[in-house]
Parts: sequence; structure tokens; C-alpha cells
Amino acid sequence: MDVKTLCLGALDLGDATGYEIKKMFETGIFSHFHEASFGSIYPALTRLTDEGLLTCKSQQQGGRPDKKIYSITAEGRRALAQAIERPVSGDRFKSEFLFVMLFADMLSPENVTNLLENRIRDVRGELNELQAEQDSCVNPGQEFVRRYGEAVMRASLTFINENRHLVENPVRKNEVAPVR
Amino acid sequence: MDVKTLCLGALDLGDATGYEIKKMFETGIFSHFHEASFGSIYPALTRLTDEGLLTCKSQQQGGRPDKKIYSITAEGRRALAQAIERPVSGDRFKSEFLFVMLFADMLSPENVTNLLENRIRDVRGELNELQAEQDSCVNPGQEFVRRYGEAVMRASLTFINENRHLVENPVRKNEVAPVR
DNA sequence: GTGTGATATATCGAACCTATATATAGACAC
DNA sequence: GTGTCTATATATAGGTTCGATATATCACAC
Repeated sequence: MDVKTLCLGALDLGDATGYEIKKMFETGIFSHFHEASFGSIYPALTRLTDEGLLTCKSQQQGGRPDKKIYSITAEGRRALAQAIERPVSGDRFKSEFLFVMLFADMLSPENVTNLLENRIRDVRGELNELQAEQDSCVNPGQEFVRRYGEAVMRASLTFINENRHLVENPVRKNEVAPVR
Repeated sequence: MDVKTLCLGALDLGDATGYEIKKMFETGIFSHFHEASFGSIYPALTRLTDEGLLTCKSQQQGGRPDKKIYSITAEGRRALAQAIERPVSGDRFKSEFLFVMLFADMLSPENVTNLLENRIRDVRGELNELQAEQDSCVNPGQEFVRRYGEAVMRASLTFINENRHLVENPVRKNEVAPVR
């Protein structure tokens, strides 16, 4: 899904600045299942405005860059509706954690434990954020997506806690048990 | 994690052609948690070879392009070991399905059901692939990663089946129940 | 005072993806 | 027979996005 569509979606939820849209993808409602960078958001907003799918109002701010507030037009809403009716393509998922875990036997036990502990901390953080958003879901779709994220994060957490022994102190292939 | 490191990791598992490496990311062991395209794999292989981290043997093939078989060098192994010791960055996840589900109330009930059914089919497919790989995991790290994927896919499937009612026939915000 | 984080806009160069090209073969449908 | 798709292989151009950075100001901590 291209960034233009993502921005249309964000603005369907309400007027916003480019910075606020980025925030939505960074720590807000979209952050659990999509990404978009300043480098792609601003050019997309400009293009969408040129195409008549958005309008933009400049607001002066004391001591700060002027604020450009973007709004979706009726035409923009139609474009969004068309975009979400198209067949979706598959999830895109890249995890350095899982890639590195494939080579866990190349790491020291301390490294593996650190990896797992950091992972647990990250997943807990994500779960807490999702839970904190419980009262801000304004339609059933949002609630469904929030809970979906919760279910997946919970499963991750449970899995790691129950299976970390597989990689934390495995019998190394060519390793002899330490003599004590 | 850049594609150079991904290729080093792939070749640590055994010699391979560029095409075979792509296959590992498309349908093989890496496909559940990373991606890499031909457009990035081939330039990366060339760079790694120039840097002495890989060697390359050309093999003629009747009726086909010559096969270039890449092998990791000792230096390449060291570079891989260093790369996996670095702190990992967070998962990258983009889901058009979840983005669209946020706007489920803009879709017809048929569309929503199609979306969910397609999602269930996809997740089942992924789960089947992961299960089929059970006998090809050669170290505990690989088994951990495979099971992690299984756990997450199972949770997704369970969640959808138990919660689809939230979005399949929600009471629409501005909708009056049909008169029967 | 300096450094960091926040609110805002914007963009450049690097990295990667998509689509395509080339080549051959086999399977299948019309 | 022709066209399409899949498979095995290599390669790359143009498009998209990201990461880093720039600019500006303020608030806060040390």
C-alpha cells in the first residue's frame, strides 16, 4: 500500500499536519502494522494536494515552522474507498531478532539471553501501548485491529517465556559439557 | 539488516546461486521473517565477492544461463559473526489487511467477509509451510524460529475465528436496522 | 551554557523493490 | 500451433521509500 493511500487513510480520521501523520505511524494507531517516513510522507502530501485529493491550510506559529494542516476532499475520500476495495497484498515482515536467532549457536549464552530479554521488553512495551489504546477506538474495525495486535503480542510473549530454554542453553553440536 | 548480511547468513547454511538465495527468502527458511528481491540480492552478491567475503564459481549449464555458485569465505564468516552480535533493530511490519480493516465500515459486508476468508486461507497456508519444515531444522535456533512463527500464526487464526463477528455484521454507526 | 527532546517543514543520497530483459524447457489450455 | 504459466538462471533500470540531515524555536535537565 503506497504512502499516498496511507496518508488518505490518516486524514480520513481527521485533519492533520505532516508531522502529526508521521506520529500516527510512529506511536499512534497505525504504528502496529504500518510504517512511513518523513521522506515519503511529505512528497506524498504534496502530490495528493496537487491531484485535488487533499487541501492544505497554512497556519503561522510563533517560534516554530508554519503549520500546514491537510484535509481530505470528497474526491480524496472516493480515492480511499477505491483503494481499500482492491485486493490486499500479503503482509511484509522483517525481523532482525528472528534472523539472528537462526544463528543463535554462533552467539555466546549472554548474547542470547540479552536478545531474548530485550525482545520480551519490546513485546511487553507494544502490548502495553495496545492496551492503553482501548478507550480510543472509535469504530469496530479499529477495535478488531487493536485486539488482533494484542493477541499476536501475547502469543509472542508466551512463546518466548515457554521456549527460551531451546536456545539459551542448548547442547552445542561440537561442544563438550564443562567440567565442574 | 542489510541484504549483504542476509546473503552471508544464507551462504553460511551452504553454497548457493543468487536464484537459490532468492528462493530461500521466498519460500524457504527465511521467508517467514525477512524479504529480499533479485534487485538487491545480485548487487549485494557482487559487492560481497569484490570485498572478499564470498567466492564465486561459474558452472555452465546446457540450455540455461550459466550458474554462479557462491561460497562464504572465512572472512565472510567473521563478518557475519560480527553482524549478528550487533544490537538488533525492531521488527518491520506492514499489513495491508490490518490497514484496510481499520476502515471496515467503509466496505460492504461481502468485502469484509472476503477479506477475512482470504486472510484465514493465507494464515493457514503459512502455518502449513511452517509445520512442513519441522524435519528440516538442523539446529535449535532454527527450531525456535519455526515454532515462533507457528505460535504467531496460530494466534492469528484463533483470533480471527473468534472475533470476526466484531467486523462482519457490526451495527453501523449511522445505520438503521433493516425493517423485516 | 550545552545537550536532548519536542514540534514543524523539507530534501538528498542510499537502499531496496518492481518490472523487465535474456535464455531454455515443460506443462497445460484453447 | 499459440499463448500462458512455471521453473531455473543471470542481470538491471527506474520508481519508491528510508535514514539522515537541515532549519528554527522552545522547554527542561545538568
